[in-house]
Amino acid sequence: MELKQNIKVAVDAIVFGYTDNKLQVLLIKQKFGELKNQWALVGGFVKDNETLNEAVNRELQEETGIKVNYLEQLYTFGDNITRDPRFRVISVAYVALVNSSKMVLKADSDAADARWFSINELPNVAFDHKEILKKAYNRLQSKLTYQPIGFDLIPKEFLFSELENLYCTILAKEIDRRNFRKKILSFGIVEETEKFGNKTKGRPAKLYRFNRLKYNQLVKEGFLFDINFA
Amino acid sequence: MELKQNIKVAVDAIVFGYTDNKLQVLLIKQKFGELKNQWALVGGFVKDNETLNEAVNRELQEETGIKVNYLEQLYTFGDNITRDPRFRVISVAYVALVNSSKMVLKADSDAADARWFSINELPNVAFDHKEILKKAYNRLQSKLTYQPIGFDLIPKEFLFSELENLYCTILAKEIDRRNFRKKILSFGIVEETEKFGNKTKGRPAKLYRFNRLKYNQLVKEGFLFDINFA
DNA sequence: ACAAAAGTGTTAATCTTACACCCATGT
DNA sequence: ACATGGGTGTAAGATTAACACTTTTGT
Repeated sequence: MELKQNIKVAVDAIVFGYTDNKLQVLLIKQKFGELKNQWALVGGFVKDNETLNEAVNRELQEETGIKVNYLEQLYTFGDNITRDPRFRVISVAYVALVNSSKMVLKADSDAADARWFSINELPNVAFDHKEILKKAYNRLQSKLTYQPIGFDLIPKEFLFSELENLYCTILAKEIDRRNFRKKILSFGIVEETEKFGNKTKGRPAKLYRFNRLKYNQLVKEGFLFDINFA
Repeated sequence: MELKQNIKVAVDAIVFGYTDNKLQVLLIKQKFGELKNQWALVGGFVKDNETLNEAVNRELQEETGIKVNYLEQLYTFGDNITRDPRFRVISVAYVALVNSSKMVLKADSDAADARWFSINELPNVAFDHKEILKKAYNRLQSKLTYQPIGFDLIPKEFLFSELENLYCTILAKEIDRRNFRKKILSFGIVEETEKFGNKTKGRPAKLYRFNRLKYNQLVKEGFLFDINFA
């Protein structure tokens, strides 16, 4: 079979972080090409001999140098034939979660600049990246309720209030503090440590830890993580 | 930017049907090439000037002539570089649902043969299609519980017992008949018709209809479809 | 009259929601 | 002593789960 096909394959990553009680997205400023100086998602073309996964990880490494806690394929954008003005490109988009609190972004790299933007204060972005971002945010919101991915956005040891805030912020709703704690603890996958967070105000708060092993074990026994409040 | 990339983009469709209380999958027998006579998913290469969606619909038309009720992108398979022995291909897979009960498959077409297979009695399939089928089945199972897609697998007017059986079969569990009916009816999206099904045995059963308009309206008001039994 | 599938209600148990006061620390 | 955020329990309401007999038809 002779096959003349001229479609290029790219990957893009929507990298979410969580800092100062805000959901953040990592964008880079294009260094080259027609779209120079526009903000865009981390991404690039897939090499002939690398998997899609390898491609995203490579781009993440090259453009930002960050280490992600979670990576999941989101969707493949290929219904807008002219989404890239240069030639036909389909993009396989991935959602990545990182603990951004202490993350240092590489200053020098393939990208001219890399910055965190609050999800509510996004700049104009290149291509169809606005649409991709929207889809990614929706996915994050829904997945948060049935998979323990919130833990991938905060430090290994965290305050209950941080976790609670994360849920309130990302799901954009109020959650009763007592009910939230009760439910999370009832799962038995979050455990108290001996340490305390260094708050400046109020009663010192214990640090907690997500026990992923326990979670995986419970999942095998049929456990379903589910956080959903009115 | 010079871009030498030699990756081909294909689409594949996992077409589900439901007949005789069994979940079925449509496979075609390859007519050409190295993989001649192997069973495989409906699919093919994307043309330069068609969207991914158009590509799947075209392939469905060309290879089977069926009309689908539901089509949804599933996942893009591109982590196995040698999934196609000929050259590097990434495949964007779609799940399609059809009402197969009265469907006539085209005999002549691009495919040598097209047949329904029960999900539990699948033949060997080409490429990584076994993996794709598994993922599709998982998606179908989970989506069935939170989207009203079961209706896309049965006739417009159906018996409650058919719907119930569909859920039991696809989710592979027993569901209490009374509780099931109660819950579905409580949503107010399924309505009784005046007609009766033509059963040969037992008390005649009323036909019901899914009111999609009502459903869409309720969704706007925040309604969440959810069927989940112990 | 009997076989076969349709249709139907109630109760106990569980889960969810709503809600307010005391505690431990720093200033 | 006060301001700040942390920590905790209970009761009412809603939802889910379990369960069996009657109805309508064809044979």
